[in-house]
Amino acid sequence: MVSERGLDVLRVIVQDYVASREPVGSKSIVERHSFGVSAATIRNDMALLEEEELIAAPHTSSGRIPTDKGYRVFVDQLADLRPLSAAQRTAIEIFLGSSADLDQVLGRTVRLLSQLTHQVALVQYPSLSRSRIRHVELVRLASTRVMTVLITDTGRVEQRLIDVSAELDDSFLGQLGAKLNSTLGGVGLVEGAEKLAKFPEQFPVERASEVARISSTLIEQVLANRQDKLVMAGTANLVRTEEDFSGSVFPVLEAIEEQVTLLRLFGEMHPDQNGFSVSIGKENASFGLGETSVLTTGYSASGGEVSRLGVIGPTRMDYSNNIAAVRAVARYLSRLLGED
Amino acid sequence: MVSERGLDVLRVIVQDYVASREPVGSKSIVERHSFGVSAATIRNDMALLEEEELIAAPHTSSGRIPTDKGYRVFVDQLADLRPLSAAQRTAIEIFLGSSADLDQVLGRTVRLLSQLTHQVALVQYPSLSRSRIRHVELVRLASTRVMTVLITDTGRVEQRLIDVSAELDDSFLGQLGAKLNSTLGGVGLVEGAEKLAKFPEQFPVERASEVARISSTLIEQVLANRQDKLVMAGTANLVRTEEDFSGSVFPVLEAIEEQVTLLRLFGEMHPDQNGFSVSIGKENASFGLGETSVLTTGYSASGGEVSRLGVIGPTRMDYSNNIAAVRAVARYLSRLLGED
DNA sequence: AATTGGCAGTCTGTCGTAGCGAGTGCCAAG
DNA sequence: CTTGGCACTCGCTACGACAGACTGCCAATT
Repeated sequence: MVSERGLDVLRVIVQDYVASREPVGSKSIVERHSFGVSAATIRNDMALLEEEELIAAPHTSSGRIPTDKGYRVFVDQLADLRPLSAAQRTAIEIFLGSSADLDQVLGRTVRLLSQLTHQVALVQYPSLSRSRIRHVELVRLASTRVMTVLITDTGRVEQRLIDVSAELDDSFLGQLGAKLNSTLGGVGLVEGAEKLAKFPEQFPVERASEVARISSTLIEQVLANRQDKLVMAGTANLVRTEEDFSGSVFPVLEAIEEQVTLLRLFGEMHPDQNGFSVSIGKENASFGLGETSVLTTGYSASGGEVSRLGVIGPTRMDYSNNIAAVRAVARYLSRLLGED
Repeated sequence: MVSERGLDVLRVIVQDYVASREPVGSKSIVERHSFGVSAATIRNDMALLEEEELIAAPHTSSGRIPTDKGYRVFVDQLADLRPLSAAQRTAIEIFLGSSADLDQVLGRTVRLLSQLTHQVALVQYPSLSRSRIRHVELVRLASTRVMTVLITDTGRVEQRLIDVSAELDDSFLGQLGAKLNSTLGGVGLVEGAEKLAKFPEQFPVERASEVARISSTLIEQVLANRQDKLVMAGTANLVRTEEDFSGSVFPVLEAIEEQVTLLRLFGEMHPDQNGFSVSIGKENASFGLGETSVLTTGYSASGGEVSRLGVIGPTRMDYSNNIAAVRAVARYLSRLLGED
């Protein structure tokens, strides 16, 4: 069994290795930390830790580095979540302070998070499942091309381009738009979709196909519970930490650029009771991200919808700081998007 | 003066160097290409090219590589713009074929472009300067938080969050919204801004401050000639071509992630009569991109507005292929966004 | 005047070897 | 349970030598 001191040793191994990127040996531990015992004693503890697969030696005779399992124990039991520094807090205030476009707010948020953590930051767009339809607009772009815009009371705006077979004149579109709005205004999304399905019946048969085309697009827009968009920032940080990856960073970056992958990853996270989740190393292997750790937490936009934000970086990262930053930014973003 | 054959030599040097990333020597030139002369003759030509600073030797006794100036001459005079392969053409059709959200169209476009060129691809959002106001919507998100949505007839949707000091009830917002729409519908952007400026006067004095807040936000939205957003894809390609950069790719990636930089860069391009522009190496030095080349061209969304798209990558890139791809994608996107 | 073959000189990249330093594992003693 | 000592293993670096590639120049040739 690993002793109390053994866990302390694990902690300093994680901390020192994260700081220096060098395997840490028994001697440097007793030098840098006051354990009050000799290097040989630490060596015995390290032997136990190695048996438990919490640390490993990259080469027969070198210092030890934490394994994925070691990081896991560190995160679950040993990391002291020191709060953010005053400077970091004011950075959050300043960066997210002023009001703006939703796109802008999320854009700033993700850049801020990447700067606070020096990792790749991700923010998922708020979902709109529980919101209500506010307004529908049909915009004719060309003779047979129409854009539909859907606005919900949670502030989500969704637009889509469609081609209609026949030409549509503005006056007909205007009528259709007015009718759509009177039918759908204030209606919930699911109910709205039902009403849309019956919509074409109300029109003369020669118009039915165009109306059907438009309403089916709107149904898509309404039902597409679009948590499927996310913004990213700080991919440069991945290059900075290149040495932490055994091969090239290339496949890692490729996986991260594939939004579908990330959304699946977000979906398969197992948040604790605070909505926070940490996924370490091989736990992400199926996503091609076996050498990275992912820290995410939920945030709530107005309406109580929960989306996620977080960071992704090499397993060798500063968990204490990054967890604190992710939490703080999520808290602030929730407040800003008016969860009230 | 550089002879005719000298320019041919320059061409094969560029081509071979781009293909192999290795300095190319006189011997390998006569081996791989049928010049009908001996290596010594090629050497004489190379000496001239070196005098003109079109090529340079990385080390005293190694083959030559093209200089920025050499690439410039190559692009301007020597590159044969072979059209895209059939496979590439069908890729464009398939990828951009189906109709969708503007965000989605641009997202796909940028990913497509990055796949065709194996470089970082950029697409600037269409501007809305010449368009007309289609619809304005005010959405109350919380008691004192309002979102304004502006829709133009070119299909651009712009949203913004604002805090108003006093509480606003829905009925008042509804009135205000109706009035805004009747005043602004169909009006051009500049004119719209003028009308908005006079708007607060029409309301009772106790409402004036909130109305002023809202209308000034709308003015911002209307006038912000927002070509200031762009999407990017394929940053992983930068890592793949890491060896082409003298130092780390890190600063390059950092510069590319800074959208402001790129927008300035786009702004300072000098397009030829076809709207195309190539900027090579040191020509971009002021943006921190002195080791990259930028290929861009304009594309037009409905309404004749011109925005830009292009790729950015190491100076050692396949100009012929990439120029063709950028052109083809721009042409296709213009068609798709209904420039008609 | 342009081209060619030959030759000396220069530089890079690689390979093998040796030596250094860090660190472990084990053991016997405290 | 802890400690100091000791032999052993490995990775890293420096060094030197060598092979390979290429240029630059010159004198001869067409």
